[in-house]
Amino acid sequence: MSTPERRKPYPFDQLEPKWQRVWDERQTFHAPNPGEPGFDPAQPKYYVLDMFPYPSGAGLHVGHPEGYTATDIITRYKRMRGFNVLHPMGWDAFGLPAEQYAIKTGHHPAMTTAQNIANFKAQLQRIGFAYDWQREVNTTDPGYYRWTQWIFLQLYGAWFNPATNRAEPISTYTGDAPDHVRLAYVSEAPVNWCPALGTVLANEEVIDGKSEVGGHPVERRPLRQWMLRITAYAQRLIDELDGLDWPEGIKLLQKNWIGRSEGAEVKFKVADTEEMIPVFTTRPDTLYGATYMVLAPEHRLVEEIVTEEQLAAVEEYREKTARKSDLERTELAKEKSGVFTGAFAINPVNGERIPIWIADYVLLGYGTGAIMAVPAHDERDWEFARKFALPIREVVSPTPTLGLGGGSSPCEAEPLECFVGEGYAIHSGPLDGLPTSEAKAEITRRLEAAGLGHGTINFKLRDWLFSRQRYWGEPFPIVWEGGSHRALTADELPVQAPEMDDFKPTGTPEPPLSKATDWLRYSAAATRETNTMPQWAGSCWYYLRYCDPRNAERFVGAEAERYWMGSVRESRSGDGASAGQLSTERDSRTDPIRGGVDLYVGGTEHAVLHLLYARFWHKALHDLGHVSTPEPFQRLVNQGMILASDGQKMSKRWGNVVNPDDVVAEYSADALRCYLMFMGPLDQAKPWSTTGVEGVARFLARVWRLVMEENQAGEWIVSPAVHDIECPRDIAKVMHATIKKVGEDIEALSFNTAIAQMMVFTNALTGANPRPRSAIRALLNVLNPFAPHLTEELWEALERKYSVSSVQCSEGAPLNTESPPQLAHQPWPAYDPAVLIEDEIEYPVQVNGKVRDKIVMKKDAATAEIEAAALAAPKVLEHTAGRSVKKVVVVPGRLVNIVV
RNA sequence: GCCGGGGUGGCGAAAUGGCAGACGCAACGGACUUAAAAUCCGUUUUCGCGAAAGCGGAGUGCGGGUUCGAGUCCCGCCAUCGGCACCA
Repeated sequence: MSTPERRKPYPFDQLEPKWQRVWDERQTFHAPNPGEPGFDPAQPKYYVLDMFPYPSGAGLHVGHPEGYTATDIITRYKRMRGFNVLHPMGWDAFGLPAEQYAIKTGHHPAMTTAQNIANFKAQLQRIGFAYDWQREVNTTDPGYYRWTQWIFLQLYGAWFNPATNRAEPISTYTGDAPDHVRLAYVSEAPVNWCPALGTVLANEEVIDGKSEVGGHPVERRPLRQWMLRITAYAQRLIDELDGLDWPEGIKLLQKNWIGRSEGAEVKFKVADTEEMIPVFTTRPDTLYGATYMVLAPEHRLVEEIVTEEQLAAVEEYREKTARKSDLERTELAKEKSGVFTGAFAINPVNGERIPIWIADYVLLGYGTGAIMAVPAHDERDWEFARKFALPIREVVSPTPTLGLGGGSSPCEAEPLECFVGEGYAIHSGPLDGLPTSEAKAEITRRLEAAGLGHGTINFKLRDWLFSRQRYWGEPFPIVWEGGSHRALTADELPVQAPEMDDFKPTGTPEPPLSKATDWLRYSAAATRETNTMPQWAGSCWYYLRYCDPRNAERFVGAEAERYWMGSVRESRSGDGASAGQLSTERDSRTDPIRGGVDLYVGGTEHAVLHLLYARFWHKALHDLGHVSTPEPFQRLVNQGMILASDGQKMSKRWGNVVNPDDVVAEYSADALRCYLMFMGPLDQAKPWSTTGVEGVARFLARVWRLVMEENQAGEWIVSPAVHDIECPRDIAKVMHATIKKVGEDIEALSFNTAIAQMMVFTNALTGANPRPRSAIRALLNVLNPFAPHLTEELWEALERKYSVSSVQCSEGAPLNTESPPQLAHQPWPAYDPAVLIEDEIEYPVQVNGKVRDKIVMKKDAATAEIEAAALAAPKVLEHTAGRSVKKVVVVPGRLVNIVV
């Protein structure tokens, strides 16, 4: 379906490519590093980062440019404000889709990846983003991933010293098992194996028992895998969120994912043996109510304690559980299942024999893989106890009075419902009467004294499963010899994967690289590690590489890192008043600025994956002295999702995806940018509307026609209505108000209201004839970050006409000779607060909260004067007639409220 | 079940505790045009009375509260979207 070519309201199809060419040829948005030509050390830095895209075959969709436009506006604005702005873009190009597509088509992933990148880049450039393309990075480039491998070696060569609470070189470790403490280590634990994808996955990549990519079932099986010890940083990853300027919701998401819980480990002796089974509980105060114990089916002690009679049943249950995928295990979550082992444990506080069961509601991976069950005060234990008729003993009362008479005799009657809240201990010997928090502390003290337990903290966070059985990823810089692993040296990097024709998954956990027999052999005795790193590896540090992308000696040069990631405090007085003006609103924040990326914009979907992994790597690098700040991203903003016009998610399935290329072709890149920002608040989900784009396109066309008009020959010339005249007062007022508001709104990321204000200004100018050139210039200045092509073109046209020194410039003249200065290099305009002060103020006058009349008063009228005038207003008299005035509230500069 | 974000016209949305609905879309009316498109100028929360100017009432998911004054603050609900979900 071809829509008939619409007549363009202005020639954006020519001027947009023109300005994109100019920016590229003149490298307008290149940000030099310290020490490089053109670098100005007097200016403060500002680092604005986008989450770099995975260059898929489908190309850009409108969700991408939403966040990118926001950061682009900030970039252009901060430049006009005199900052050295770092605003880079790159490609997160390793990953499953590229490889799967390659397998399907038989083309090498490097080829399709290069094509996709070229396509993405062209699409981004058509929208006119002010990226410094000299800093482009690509995670699949050996010059890049060589340093990803290098960082891995730093992790491999480090351990987390609990005494100093930070990572240190493995050389400071004095124990005898260094391979058990490294930040990168090998583990044989059960992992998430996805047969359909032919790879293992991290916990974060498994959703409801299915792979995040493709939705294939995932099962547990034990495999030898590389792990990263992110759990060592669990506490710091929680604590150090505090100083970050992130949305509270995202912080909470991370905290919940890390899942800290305080409690105690309690040791139970297995009856008639010497075995001790430790359990973790957050409610040690309920120890007297433990009526049975449950082990995870995979728990190693099950085999040792199971009795002859129960052996068959236990074996059967364990096999059944092992066969179950995580998906099935979760689906059956409602119905509890389990088997008695025949063994008993001794409750350390009262010597009671309690039965030991196995059940799959207890997870091997959390705590000790064993629990004490307190059915009266835990929903899950309650359900289980009811199903298998196990005793239920109440030991916490919601009210203090009930507990006192109970003494320490066990309660005979079972409670009618499960109570999980806090209260007062009952039937709990020495704890009786204590409120829950004190009971916890008391029992923990007693257990510690008796050597039967201790207070402890558990985290839900697991170590990061870091290897994948794929071809299209970073190879590990590791070789194996005689069953043990060894790091390659830094000068052996990058380790590149061999060219292979057949890189299909083997269908077994054996990685595809194991088929490259020549490559595999490192030396006569040593062979290479054949796993590759997950896609997240490259994105864990790309923001650091941007600072110094061509450095061949280091992953990032020290000086570049200190400058761009440093903690130079940004001046917050950017409220639009010129520098000389008195600014009373200095930044009064007292919390320390910790440095890093000044603004990071991206989607919420990375709340617990990329953003957690990157923080972990950054902290490790910081501990080891490679980066200067403890956190990578000081300020984070999530853009909301762009929905289809029907309010649904955009998806190929529904055929409701909007392609930015189409919007650019039909309405212009500037219209796309402005519409994306005008739709609503940045962080909110909002539906796409084609008529909405048209409205914004109309606004831009109105701006065009403020400056340009068509002559008889059909050429666009500067409108004769534009004159070098003094601004009339009404125009001056809206001009200064616009400069103020747009500046403030950009700082606050309220782009929608900034655009609304510029529309107001434009509407005011549309009705004006003659039109003051100074007002037009101000409009172009403030609109430039939003609609850079249009404003550059109009600025140039005006400068050509009015600049005294300008030589006659013909159409075909080369761009870089005698061309007027670019708008992009103009400073942000100043506003004059004095113009905004009104001489007279119109006061609404309310009677009992309802507006009844208005009065106009001088701006410095005394309160008594205002009150008198308000009481004398005609409508007010009508509404107060026959009633006595009880009170008059005068809010100077605002309103008057009369209470009768 | 737990945690989080938002519920404001026909629609997207604005509103430091101070005139609810800025700005835009859609709709309607008018100007220009042979005509259409484009453009420009109006009207547009809703109900009642009025020919009209206007007058009066109601109104920010629901129910309470604080306040001279609440979309905004507090308490209790209701739907809705997103995240987590046997984590002991």
